[in-house]
Amino acid sequence: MMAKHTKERILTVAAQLFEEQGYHATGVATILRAAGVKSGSLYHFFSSKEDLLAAVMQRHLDQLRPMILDRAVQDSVTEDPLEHVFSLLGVYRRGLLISGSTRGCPVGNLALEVGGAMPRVRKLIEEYFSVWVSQVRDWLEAAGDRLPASLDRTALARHVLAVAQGGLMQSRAAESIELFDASVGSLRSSVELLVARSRYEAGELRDVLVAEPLTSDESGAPGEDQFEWRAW
Amino acid sequence: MMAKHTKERILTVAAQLFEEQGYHATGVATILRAAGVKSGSLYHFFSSKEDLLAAVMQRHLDQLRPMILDRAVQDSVTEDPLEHVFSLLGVYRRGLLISGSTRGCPVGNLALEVGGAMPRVRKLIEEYFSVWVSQVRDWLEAAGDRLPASLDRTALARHVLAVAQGGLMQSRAAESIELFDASVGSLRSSVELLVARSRYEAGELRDVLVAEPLTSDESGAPGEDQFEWRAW
DNA sequence: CTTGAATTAGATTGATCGTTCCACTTGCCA
DNA sequence: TGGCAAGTGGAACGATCAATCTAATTCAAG
Repeated sequence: MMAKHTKERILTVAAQLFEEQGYHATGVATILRAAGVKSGSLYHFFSSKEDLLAAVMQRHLDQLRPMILDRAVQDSVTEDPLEHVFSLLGVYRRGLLISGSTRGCPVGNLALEVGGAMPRVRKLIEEYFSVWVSQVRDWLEAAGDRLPASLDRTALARHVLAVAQGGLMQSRAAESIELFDASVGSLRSSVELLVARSRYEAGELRDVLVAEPLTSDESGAPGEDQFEWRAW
Repeated sequence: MMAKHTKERILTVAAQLFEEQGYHATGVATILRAAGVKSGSLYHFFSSKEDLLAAVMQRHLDQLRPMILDRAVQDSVTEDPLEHVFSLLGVYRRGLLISGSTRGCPVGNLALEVGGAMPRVRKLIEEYFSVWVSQVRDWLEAAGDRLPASLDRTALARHVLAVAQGGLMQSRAAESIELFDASVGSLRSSVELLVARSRYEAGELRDVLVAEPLTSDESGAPGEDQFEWRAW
């Protein structure tokens, strides 16, 4: 009797190995050994290694909302949709921290590796990014007139994804989280400036210089790594 | 008699193949065939496939300044250092265009693929990004008080790199240049807003709403793709 | 020309690649 | 309990992998 269903165990192990080593660098034999499974089982559930990769990507897509997007909302200390955006980036930052800045976004990594080949996989990556961006856009739209009316919410959402992926890439290359923080920090400043400008437009703000932080973190005792993370 | 020195031809072909297919997906036999060379020659100049990759990365590093950074300055229609930043992004955009949105930054792609393995290669990637960011930071610093004094130039430079890499990744995943443009467009808006804020601080600007474009493109006839590229 | 090193040709290595095939066991429904 | 499909174990396949080796060739200096 197995701890988990074989298919599920193969998927979990393959996802982890693909993320750590990449797709081409991970041999089928390695997957079989790590999952404690013989090739007959693997090829019973998956027609090929590429098919396995597609299944892994589908899994990532299925888990995007419950494990990433919804979690970002839960992690937010306020219900400010703008904070949800940065809370989402915080989810990735946490993964970066616990892995020693070696783990990034598995989908982003594979996006660049498999590139044009394997159209089926590329479609899944495309949809993954699409869902990601749509959620961020919804949050931005939920911010209403706190952002300038003329602002293109979709473009900014794509911008946020770019900052996230690019920041993860830099931190992984230098094995330092500072680069991710710097990129995200600049993004936060930009958004804060947009909010200030919007308030200025509305006549609420006399002096545009006093761009206030998005979240009023008046609690004098910042929790664990919260301090470092906020210290932009 | 060979058209080019064997070593140089191997490097060129390998760089192209690594960029198109990735490192692990490119077999040595493929490189040999494409370069019209036998294995004896390759292993005379390079001790291993990994050594060849390191040489390719070194080449990218050597060509970063003359082929990318300096070229961005040449492409700029003005001497505004802030425009140089976006001209640099334009260099990558051009590569994206001529390849049908399949080619990005070769260094960025390999950065995510080889990841932690091959420390020698990782060091080169790290240095590549470091030089890149330093140049952008210098441009930002050259902008002087056109940017707010409190602005962290290094952080913003890293932010620019993140936007570039993340934008390239999205465009490659969706095989559409729109996503790159959206990310860069938001970046441009942010920088324009920073400039406006700086002018406001200096008392030059009465109304912060009239954030002017960075480049005064008063010519009514935008060149070829210049129009599309500027149409954010 | 001679000489010796630099370079190239090309067959060949053992290892590993992804995949197939078939015998076997297990679980489930009749 | 019989039967049949689902699932598993494990040997084996041809192809390709990166890398090695020696012999042949080219090249430059004396």
